[in-house]
Amino acid sequence: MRADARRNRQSVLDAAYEILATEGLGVPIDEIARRAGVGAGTVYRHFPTKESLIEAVVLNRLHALTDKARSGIDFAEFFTVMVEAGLTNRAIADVLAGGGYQIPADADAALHAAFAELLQEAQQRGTIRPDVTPDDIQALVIGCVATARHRGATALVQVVVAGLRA
Amino acid sequence: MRADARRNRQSVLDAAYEILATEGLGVPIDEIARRAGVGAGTVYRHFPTKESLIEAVVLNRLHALTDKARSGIDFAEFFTVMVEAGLTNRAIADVLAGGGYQIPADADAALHAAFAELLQEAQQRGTIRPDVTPDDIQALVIGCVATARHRGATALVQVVVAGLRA
DNA sequence: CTATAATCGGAACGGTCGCCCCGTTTTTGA
DNA sequence: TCAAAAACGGGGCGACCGTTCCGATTATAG
Repeated sequence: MRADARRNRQSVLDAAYEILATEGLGVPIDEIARRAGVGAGTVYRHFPTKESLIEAVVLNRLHALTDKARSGIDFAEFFTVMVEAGLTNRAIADVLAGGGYQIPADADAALHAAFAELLQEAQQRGTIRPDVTPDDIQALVIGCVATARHRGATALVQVVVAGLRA
Repeated sequence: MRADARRNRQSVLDAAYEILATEGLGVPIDEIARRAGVGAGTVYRHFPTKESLIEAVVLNRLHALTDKARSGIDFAEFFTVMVEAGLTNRAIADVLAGGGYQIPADADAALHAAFAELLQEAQQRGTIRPDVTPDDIQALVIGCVATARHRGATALVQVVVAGLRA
């Protein structure tokens, strides 16, 4: 791979990460290209479709979240970490909410499984009510991100966490 | 006003109400026109802009909700009514979430005020925690609609309502 | 019944966006 | 250095959508 190609590829990734985080998945490819200092054609040579670029940018964020879930963190803490991730990074919020683009099933499943493990642990310890399922939690995260976006802060997440206690 | 014009106007309103409720604000005007059995030009003669059509359709829904809030209903009950309104009617959910189109400030303010009254009442009676504001409630409604949409039901709203109790 | 004016429908316009094409530039290895 | 190969960039295509335009149609007053 030629040196300039590798350099441009990285520029596109950096620009895409930055803009997708602040603007969400709706941002035009041309804007990412402009920010990266390349033409739109260059973006499409490195990433054959907009979806593939989004995937490349979002995947390691999801992996980082999965790692965080496996780092001995508490369920309630990780819940707020997820909401903060969605609040900080609009692209994350959009993919969690299933907004148009799909993420590889395995990455989604890994995050889901890690989160489910934390939930089950907390339920066995008796700190979280036993009648909520992992899918419920995912839906609540999405809702909390929507809530937090409209208040510009995550303070209200504590209301939901309080409602989750046993 | 000519008879056919009045008839077409009503057809457009009916079709728009139906499609906007199921598809949300993103539906093209052409589709509403087709469903109403008229041309797109006819829609635009009666409603100069897409926003004005949406406004005409959504406004009386919001007024109905405001009336419901003033009908002696309980705060927690009305909270679930609002979420159900957003779940049943995508257009309502979209405007509540501020999705692109704006609603006249007075209708929004009336609903907001009625909801705030219910909240204050419940807080004085000691059933709802005193540290949440009316704006918090609106944000929580939006979040609950997002949650409910991803689970296809409003059962999880009870988690949030539980978290709201004093 | 007919003239007039209101109304109609759908083709057309302008703007946006994802994606492709291709003449031009740049890298690279011999 | 230089020629082949790789990469570049931006104009252009097709699709979608809100909105406008205008020739054809239809309701209604006299």
